Amino acid sequence: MSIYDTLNEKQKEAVFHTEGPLLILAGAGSGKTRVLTHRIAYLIENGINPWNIMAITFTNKAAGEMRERVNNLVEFGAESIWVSTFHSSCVRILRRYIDKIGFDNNFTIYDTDDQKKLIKDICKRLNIDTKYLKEKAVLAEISKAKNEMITPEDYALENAGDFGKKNIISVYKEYQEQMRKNNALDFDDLLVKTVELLRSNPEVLESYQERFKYIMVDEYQDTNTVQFLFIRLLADKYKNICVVGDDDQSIYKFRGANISNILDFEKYFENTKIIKLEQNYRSTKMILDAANAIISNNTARKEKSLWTEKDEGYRVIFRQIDSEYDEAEYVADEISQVVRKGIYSYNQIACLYRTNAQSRVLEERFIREGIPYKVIGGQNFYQRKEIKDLIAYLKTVENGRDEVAIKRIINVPKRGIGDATVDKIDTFAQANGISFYDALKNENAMAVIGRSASKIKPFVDFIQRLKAESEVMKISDIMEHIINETGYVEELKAEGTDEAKGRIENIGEFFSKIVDYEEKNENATLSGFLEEISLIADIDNLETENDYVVLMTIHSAKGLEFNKVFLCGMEDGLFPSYMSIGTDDTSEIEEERRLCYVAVTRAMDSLTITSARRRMVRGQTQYNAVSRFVKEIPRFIMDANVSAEKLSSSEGIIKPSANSNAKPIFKAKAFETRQYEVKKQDKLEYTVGDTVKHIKFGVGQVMDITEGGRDYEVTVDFVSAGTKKMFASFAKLKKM
DNA sequence: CAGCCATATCTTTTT
DNA sequence: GATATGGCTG
Repeated sequence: MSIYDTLNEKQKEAVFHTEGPLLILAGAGSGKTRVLTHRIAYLIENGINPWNIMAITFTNKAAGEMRERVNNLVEFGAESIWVSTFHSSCVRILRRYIDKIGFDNNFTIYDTDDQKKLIKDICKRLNIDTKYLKEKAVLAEISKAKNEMITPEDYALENAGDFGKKNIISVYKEYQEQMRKNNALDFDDLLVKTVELLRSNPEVLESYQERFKYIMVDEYQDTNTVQFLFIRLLADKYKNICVVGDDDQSIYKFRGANISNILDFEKYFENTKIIKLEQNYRSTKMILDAANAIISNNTARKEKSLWTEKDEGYRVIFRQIDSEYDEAEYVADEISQVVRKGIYSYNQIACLYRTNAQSRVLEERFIREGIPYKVIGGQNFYQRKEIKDLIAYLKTVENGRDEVAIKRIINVPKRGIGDATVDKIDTFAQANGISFYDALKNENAMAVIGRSASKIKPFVDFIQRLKAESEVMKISDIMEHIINETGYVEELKAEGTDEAKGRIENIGEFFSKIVDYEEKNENATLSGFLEEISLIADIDNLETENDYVVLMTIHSAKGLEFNKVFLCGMEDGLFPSYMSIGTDDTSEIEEERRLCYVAVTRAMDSLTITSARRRMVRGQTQYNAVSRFVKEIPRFIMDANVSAEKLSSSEGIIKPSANSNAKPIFKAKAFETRQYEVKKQDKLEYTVGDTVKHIKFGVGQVMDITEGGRDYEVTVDFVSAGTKKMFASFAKLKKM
């Protein structure tokens, strides 16, 4: 008996195919993590040095789990496998070699917030009105370019004729220059600079090619162009690259994920072996059927058919409820009930939704009913104001060139150094070609500033002192020093509000995280700590052994599974998002549908879908129709509180009263899906009284046929399954 | 320069 | 509804 006996034939094939390029098309719940871990174990068993194995996962959590699972399979060596995310891998490489391309190895990492601040500064300097050109839009454009490995120069050339992009061209150029000056990298840069480094330094590239003789990439469908270039460079020498993905679960196009990475894999890597994993081990038949029905509406996909040996299970429950508050109440009641009955424990249940904003109402209800829960995502702990302020101090100590960090804290807490002064220093620094921090130390600069110069001196002295201390002191001691000297917590205490109290608590938590880091790492460094917290994802903190219900977006739920899943807010306009409905571009709606597919396939044995007739969005009441995705689920595998007619037409929606100023955001036309025309057969091949055969329920007699909204509804009395009502187009009844 | 009030914009998803 | 920004005043 070997550890591989539990694998199915296809899985074994994937595990034993160790040499050369391998593409595993793994459907949802088909055991791809099992394949990856067993494959690693197999490699090690066959004499491959764990040191030579690299596995790239989507989150740090997945990386940790993979290491643990490999650890359970092999005797030793699991700890020396390189398992991490793309971003962490790149940071590790860059920390070592980035000086070769003109950065300091102690570079800092900018999050979106920092990026925005920098962009704003640049626009101000370039006299670009951010009213007309939003920072967010610029940022998105720059990110898009970087994901495609387009430099500012290339970008300028490509868009030379486009007047509308003139400003973006100059901001992008200036942005990159400023990042270099600040010795900072953003998330995209981590990838871009690594590829740049590997391309321009053959000896570095070769050392990594030799190191990573066997490479595995999980969630491959969500890689973007730079990420692909990165792994292609690494795999170029030995070509032992194994990627696992599912085009139906590609949900990160908005972040630059390039689906052609999976569709064209074979073109880049000659002699690619392709293995499809189509047996699902996770979900019941009903849930799988629902998922398959939904995803089959997409046109751009590789055809595959997931199947399961599991039981039929329960039908998918659908409830349309009046408002989001009632929805929350329903979900909370259901949870309380199943837990009370002992059917599930809290940690077997998840609530998934499209947007982070939806968590609030659920949370309020859960608190009322005493349901333990944890929200994943939304605002990250490290993005909170007070935490970012303290991090900015640490960043300033670590990398004096980080302008965004210094500007953030120069007047926090208030030191009498206002915007005007900052501007003057900025101008001086620009004119004299020195950094902002150096300008602060420059006497000539202080002469220009006049009055508030006296305020700057103590600040600079303070930072200098901290810098000196950082050479010898622990991070926690420095932090303590910062908090005491700035009076940050004192100030909050004086405020006395609940909000301030919350902030103080957060600071306390931040402090314990520092201590925690110091305890876990023997050679704890400030830069190491900063790096860790900048790459941490909220999902990494999910501890499955704790007994709480998890609330998160579907994006965050990728790769996870739960016994019972609540899919909330299934309304047209919310999910699919109104952003994807308005456009002619069907690829947007198809991405939403894939997202829905991901959501449904998270459920192992119970799935409940809810939608609200009325919902507050941005302070306005919206009246939305049931999500089109719900309508794509065959009626006979659904247990709905809404009739077929109402589901398939707009009848289920409350019309806003005449004196209400709230308007439905969609015109009636939006509900009348075109599928109505396409799907409804002109004529059925059977009629009342005929004997028909159904694929699941067997033989029966047609009792009744009624014209539903978009389809015929057929009532059949089955010999063994009893009387069932179903849609003709889904039922696929055959006349006997 | 800081504090206060009015307003605008936001929400799709994240490493 | 909540938060960030901008303008105004002391």
